[in-house]
Amino acid sequence: MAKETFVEQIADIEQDFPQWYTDVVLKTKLVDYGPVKGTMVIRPYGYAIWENIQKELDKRFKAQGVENAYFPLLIPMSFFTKEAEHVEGFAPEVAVVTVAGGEKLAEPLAIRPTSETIIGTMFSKWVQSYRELPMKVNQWCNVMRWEKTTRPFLRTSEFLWQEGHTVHSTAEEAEEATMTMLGVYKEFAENCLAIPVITGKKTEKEKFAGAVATYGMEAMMHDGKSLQAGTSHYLGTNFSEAFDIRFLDSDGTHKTAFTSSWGVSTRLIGAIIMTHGDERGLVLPPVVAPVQCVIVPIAARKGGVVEACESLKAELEKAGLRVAFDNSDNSPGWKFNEWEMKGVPVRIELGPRDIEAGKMLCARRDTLEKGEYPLENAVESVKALLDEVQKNMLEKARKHRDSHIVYADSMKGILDGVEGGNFVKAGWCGCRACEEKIKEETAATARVYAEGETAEKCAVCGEKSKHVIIYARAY
RNA sequence: UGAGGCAUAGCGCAGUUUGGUAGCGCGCUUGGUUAGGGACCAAGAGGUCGUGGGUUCAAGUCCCGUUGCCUCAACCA
Repeated sequence: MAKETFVEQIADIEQDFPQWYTDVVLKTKLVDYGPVKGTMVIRPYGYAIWENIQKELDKRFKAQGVENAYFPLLIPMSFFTKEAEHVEGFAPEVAVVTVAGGEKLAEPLAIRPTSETIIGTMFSKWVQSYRELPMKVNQWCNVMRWEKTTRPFLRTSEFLWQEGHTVHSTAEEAEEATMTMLGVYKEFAENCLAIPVITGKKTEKEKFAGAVATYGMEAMMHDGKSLQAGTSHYLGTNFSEAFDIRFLDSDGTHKTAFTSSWGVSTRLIGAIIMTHGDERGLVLPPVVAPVQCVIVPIAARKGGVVEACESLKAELEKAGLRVAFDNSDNSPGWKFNEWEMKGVPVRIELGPRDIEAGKMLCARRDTLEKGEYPLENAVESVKALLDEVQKNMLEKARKHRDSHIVYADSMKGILDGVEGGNFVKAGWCGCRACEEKIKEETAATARVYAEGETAEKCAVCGEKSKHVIIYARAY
């Protein structure tokens, strides 16, 4: 029976979490494997989550004066070679088109792994005067990176994302934009996805190829591993020099501009699943859930039940809620499990007994609690319940994370910490050798600098500590 | 690229040791009974056994080749 298989797989949650994850993703019909290795076909239910993420982010981008635009999928290889670090970093994972129209191309075309190079090229044409700055554009698109090992949503060869790119007349302003967008991501992750994140600067080793500084937001999955959920890069003049993005300043001289870029991807959907998912399947935060509330009829053939469900659905939809009415002829128990697996935040059970009493039974997905509410104020009750679920999910995730942050002052301490499923804060002398030694011995990487914290000495070499680093094993 | 494994119905698998009518569970279709936590009965549909060759009266099964996929290692903002 399907359920037994599912539960058996769930039982492996601690040992083999990614397998559990993959099974849930496939069973809930979010995606299928794609025909090309490492790609996925996003089904309507999964794509609806993405659309809601887009909607919420676009609102926030607009508030920052960012406009949406679109740039080509294919980028001449020569564009990549203009920024040395960038090409070196991305070369191993770029897919290249060499033949088109039946003929070998004079210049190979890269399928974009990210668009700094093509957008930089366009910025150089667009930017003339300081009056046009800052310039802020964002594009929603697909990118391709030829990864060796892949997992649905977390690492796929092709994925959907948004990449924002800004141009500024001063370094300070570009740096500020980098930090502002990082803040937008953090607020979005916490308020919309109910995922608490730690933001901070990345080490030289972990930074974006071609950036002056990379800032990331790291989320703790419930096995204690970290997922890089978004990044914001301060690019300084690295790309504007390579692509000749210059402007005429108010003092009449030509100056090189400063740029930033920032992005989040469909990996966020993976973050939601791995942060909130439980042994029954998905748990989706109400703000981005494709279906916020499902109505399950009981004894649907009895007179008046279907009609009552339909009128309740209409009432809730009128109030702007995303509602489903499951009138299939599966048994109620089957429906309960099905919709729970799909992560719908609130389920309403409506049967003859309830209709007679003027009540409805609401079950919330996050705690699985059931409660009776009057049918009369259904909209208010459901809305309040959704808000409550959203808040509780964030709190629950935050508590889990905060109770899994530990300090260490030795290599063994770091190893024990990450093996116990924790984020480990430890002092670092700042040298590359110590950072690499930790990765070698513990399989943990430096996720971000812990801002404003200090330590006595480096956990590896014992020299004076310059920074505190948050170490974790990562997806 | 190194090591190991897998390929049989939509999905998951058995059958290969010892060659002899193509099987099971789930799902699907039809009809009926059910319904407050994955219901039940009955009847059905569905197969070039990854692929090419060989051995044999006879190959899913044995032999040789080949292709694809998976796991680990490596690689990976």
